[in-house]
Amino acid sequence: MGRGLGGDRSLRVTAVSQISPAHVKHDEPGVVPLAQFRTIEDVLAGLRERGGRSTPARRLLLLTALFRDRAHRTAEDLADEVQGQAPDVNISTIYRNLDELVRLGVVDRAYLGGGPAAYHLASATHGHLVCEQCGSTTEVPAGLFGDLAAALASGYGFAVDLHRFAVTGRCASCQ
Amino acid sequence: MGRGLGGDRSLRVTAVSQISPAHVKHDEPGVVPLAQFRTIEDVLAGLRERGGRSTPARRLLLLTALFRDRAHRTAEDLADEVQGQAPDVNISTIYRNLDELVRLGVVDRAYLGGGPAAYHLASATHGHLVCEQCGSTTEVPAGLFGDLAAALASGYGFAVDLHRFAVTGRCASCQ
DNA sequence: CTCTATGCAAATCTTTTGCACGAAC
DNA sequence: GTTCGTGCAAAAGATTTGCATAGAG
Repeated sequence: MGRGLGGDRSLRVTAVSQISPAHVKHDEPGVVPLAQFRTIEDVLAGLRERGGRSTPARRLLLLTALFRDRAHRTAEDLADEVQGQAPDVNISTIYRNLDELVRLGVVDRAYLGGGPAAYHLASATHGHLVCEQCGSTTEVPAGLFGDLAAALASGYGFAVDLHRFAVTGRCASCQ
Repeated sequence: MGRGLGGDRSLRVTAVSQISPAHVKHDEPGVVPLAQFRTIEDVLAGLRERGGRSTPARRLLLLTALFRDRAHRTAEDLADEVQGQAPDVNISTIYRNLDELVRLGVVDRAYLGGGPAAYHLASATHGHLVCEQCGSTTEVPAGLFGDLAAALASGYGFAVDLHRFAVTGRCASCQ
């Protein structure tokens, strides 16, 4: 869908990587014990068990882009990074691999509101706050969502998945 | 951006209107006292104060589509409804008006995760739960988010806007 | 050798925009 | 008579898909 060039959209997209370092630390022991994949070899092994194969594009995506840090990146960001080392890796390959990695639980995809999806290594330890004015994204510890998750679980049988959504609102500097 | 025809996407989109009636009621007195616009005339008056005008397309969008019920609809759904009465109202007009109404606080836009945005009358009284498996959407009272909102406000100076995001996870029937 | 992954190009869908014209105030 | 709203067509961005081929096991 053409999330066109809309002014605030571009803003928001750009801002996906503007994660305020202050709260990026993970102080809580995530509710969901994911992160069964600690190393790149783990991931590739997981792929192989599924009948998948270990290709240069995959190694690059994992090594260069995803495992480098915990930043949130769009598919395009990741493509740029990978293409820095292998110029002819196509973005469709990036998308296909990201889908697979999300399915495997290695990577989380978050829809931060209108813009492109943000991908990052699954770490099960934070939620996202997105400012609807300046577009900045802040990571906060998962523990903050514990009560809400419990309430939704008992009241509605709903199991919250912290990684796949963002809390929208207005950040401190924009109020 | 072409959120292509991806299988689960279509699912998700379709499901935007599958709101389980059970929890759609508003039992909590929303935190943010919006809903200053109760009638269509109120809205049109608000528009006029801003130097805006009252056009057939606007009246139809408000009357036929938005004010009919509190369901969540995509821009396309709304266009279809309006076009049922006025076949040549263009979807770009729908988008432009929705933008304006969102700006005015009459309508809320929620990004339910990858698919098209969902619009509904601002009522400041519920949050959204979206199942990542079946795509169903459930409305829950705003009160459930009170503690989280308070924590984010005091801890990060972040003012949560309940209407513009959805909590993702797995619904009762899909666990 | 078989089956998966990739590149490329094209399609898809959602949303935005430019422009000329018609309508509201 | 201005200024705003609209229709139409086209652009744009994000993501997906079909197909032929290269590459992993």
